[in-house]
Order: sequence, then C-alpha cells, then structure tokens
Amino acid sequence: MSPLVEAALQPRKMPVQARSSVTVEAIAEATIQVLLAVGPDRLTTTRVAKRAGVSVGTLSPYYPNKRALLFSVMEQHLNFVADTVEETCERHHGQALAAMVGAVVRAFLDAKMRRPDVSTALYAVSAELDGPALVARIGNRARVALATMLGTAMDARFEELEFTTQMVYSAMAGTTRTVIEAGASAKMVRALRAELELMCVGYLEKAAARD
Amino acid sequence: MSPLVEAALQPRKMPVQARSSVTVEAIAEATIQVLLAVGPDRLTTTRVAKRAGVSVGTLSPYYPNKRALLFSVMEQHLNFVADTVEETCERHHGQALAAMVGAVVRAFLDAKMRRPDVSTALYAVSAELDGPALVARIGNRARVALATMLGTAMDARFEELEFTTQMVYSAMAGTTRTVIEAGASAKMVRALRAELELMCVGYLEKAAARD
DNA sequence: ACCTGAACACCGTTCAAGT
DNA sequence: ACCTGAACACCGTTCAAGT
Repeated sequence: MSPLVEAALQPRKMPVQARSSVTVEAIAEATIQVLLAVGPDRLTTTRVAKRAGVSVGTLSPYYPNKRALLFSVMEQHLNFVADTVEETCERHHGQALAAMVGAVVRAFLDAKMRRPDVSTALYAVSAELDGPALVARIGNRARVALATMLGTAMDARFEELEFTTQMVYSAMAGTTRTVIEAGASAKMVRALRAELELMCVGYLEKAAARD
Repeated sequence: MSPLVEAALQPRKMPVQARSSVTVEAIAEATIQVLLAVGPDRLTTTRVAKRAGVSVGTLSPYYPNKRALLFSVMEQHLNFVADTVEETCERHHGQALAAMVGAVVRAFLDAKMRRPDVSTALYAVSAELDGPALVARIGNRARVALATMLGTAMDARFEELEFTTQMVYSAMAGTTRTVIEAGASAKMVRALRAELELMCVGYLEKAAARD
C-alpha cells in the first residue's frame, strides 16, 4: 500500500459547519443504499448524489473519488467489527482458553452478521467481478478431493465430513490470503505452513474425537 | 450468482481457426502483463488490445466485456491450484492424518506461490479498492487485542504469540468469509461457530504444547 | 472467419458561478 | 463555507466495412 493511494482516498476538505456534516453523513448512507439497491457495477456518483439529495459536485470535497465512497463505507463496517472484538477481549482477560475462544468467535460472527446484507455487499465490492463465486465453484473440486481423502484416513472417522472439510479448506485459503496480502516473504510462507499444519491437525483430532 | 451474470462472461464466439486461437491466447497473456504493469485501475481494453497486437474490436467476440478478461485469467489460476490439490490428495489416500495434512498444505501453498506476482495481482483484482489493506490495518487492532488476551491465559503460554494470534484471526476471518459468500443461513453460522471453536482450541493447545 | 477502428453512449471529475 | 451543474476527458462496447 503506497501512501499516495491511501491519500487519494482522504477528503480534501473536512466539514466545518453543521450543514456539511449532515451532507457527508447523507452521502455515506446513500452509498450503502445505492450499493444494496443496484450493486457495485451500477453504482455511479450521480446516482449516489441524487439519492443523497445533493449535486454531483458536492461529493468531491469530501469523497475525492468514487472509490473513496466505498472505502469509507467499508471502513465503518470494519471499525465496528474491530470495536466489538476489542471489547470482548478485554472482558475475558485471565480466563481459560476455551472461554476466551468461545467468546471471541461469537462476538466476531455477531458483528459480521449484524447487517448481513451490508456484509455481503461489502464482500462483493471487495471482490469486484465474480471472483468469490468462481473461487467457490472451483474450490469445490479441491474440497471434494479433500473430503474423499479424509474419509480414507487410517486413524480417524468423521461424521460431518463435508463441513469439517469446508472448515479446513477455508482456514487454509483464508490464512494464505492474509499472508499473501501482507506481502509474503519466503520465511513467512514457511512459518505459515508449520502453523497451518498445527491448526488443521488440532482441529481434525477434535472433530474426529467428537464424531 | 445469477446465471445471467455468468453468461455475460462467456465468449460469444469460440475460435475455430488456428489464427484466432493464437489471438485468444495472446489476449489472455496481454491481460496478465498489463495487469502486472499498470495495475487493475489503469487496465483498459485498449491497452490490452495494443499489448496483444490486435484492435480493440477483436476482444469482444472472445471476451464480451472487460470483466471477462480478468475472469479468464483468474479462472486459469484457480484451476491450477485445484488441479494441484486434487493430485496431492489422490497420492495420499489411506495415509495417516498428519501426513495428509502436511502434504496438502504444502501443495496448496506451493501452487499459490508458483507465481507470487500473479497471485498478488489477482487478489488485488478480486479486492477492487484497497479493501485488503484496510482489512489488514484495522484487523490489526483486533489481533493486538487477541494477542494481549491470550498472553493472560491461566492455562497456556505461547512463545510465538504474534504469529499464533495472526493464524487464529486469519482462520476466523477466512472461514467466515467463505460462509458469508456461500449465502450464510442462520444455521450455517451456528455450525460455523462450533467448528471454529474446535479449530481454534485445537490449534492453540498444540501451539501452547510446542512453545 | 476474422479483424479493423471510427462512432456512440456513459461515467468520473472538475471548477466557475452562485447562495 | 458550501453547493450547483454544465463541460471535459476518457473509456467500454459495438458494428459497418474490409481482408
């Protein structure tokens, strides 16, 4: 992430009068509504402006370009999730592992699911073309292969094989994605491999014990 | 995913002569090169056509719109990863869990890392605006909170606390993303919560035992 | 059958003029 | 200080004309 790119998403002018604060908020809300109504492709600056009840020209001082509109909406959402996780963590200091994990997982999912339509729309924005659908469709081949293999394990049996496999695959894809987006050095990839093995084995042993 | 959207990414005309097959391949390769050279925002149909040595009008019969260009590149990449995982799975049928997991994790990461520049560019495409950077920056707050909390656990100590935490968070975010993109029913979310707990606890127990 | 490239429609962004 | 909206530049897509 170059600072220049980030800078281009920051407002040129901050609202100083009450009037413009209202405008900025109306534009943000209009962006969400247009996004939900017509989708990311047909979201245009004119449409957002019209929905917010202002002229197109009003957008630029506060949202210097179209991406800034979506960026700010996503930022609000992510901040809400981060807030929720932080608070939950603080409330569980000093407790046992299982209690901590249970609470955090619950809080994280609850935050993501507070407005499922918005969460989904934001993933879609973040996804651009139909990447995720493609990932799901093609990743399915890998998941079927994984499930088939796990079904043959000499030392374990799984009741919920489909779902267990889905979890393993998602954890793999998700953590890898994070590492790649962080700028994947060879060392990081090696470390990731080791940790992912721990995670998958740890999970699968528990899943097999339960079933 | 509506079938209509998918259909709009399929070619209107398939290449029938050797000449046009070469053209189609050249356009796909040009798309990758332009993507790597100027990034997704400045990737234009004209630029791709010029790089491929054809006229803009030549694109449309085979790639009906700009998204189709990026879609086909991503499709190739994902198919390669799926192929690799499938083969590895087949080679490890009947082996012990630990061996299976080790092999698949390795194969998956190797496939993703064969051309790191392309992998990264495709995540960037899939990501549109700077969503991932934002996710990383804000998600960092949650990770710090998690690490701080885990450091206080009454029944475990972690050497590599930072990285361990990163893994837990990535697994949470990654699996959640998958479930959301699959169309998150309330039932699925509940199932996810239970599995994520198993996975996190299983992993953390192993990580604590090692350290 | 395949390719060209000018023409069209549309959208993001700006800025002189207003309140 | 804030907002308007016409004007501009640019890009995706098409299609009549060529080979």
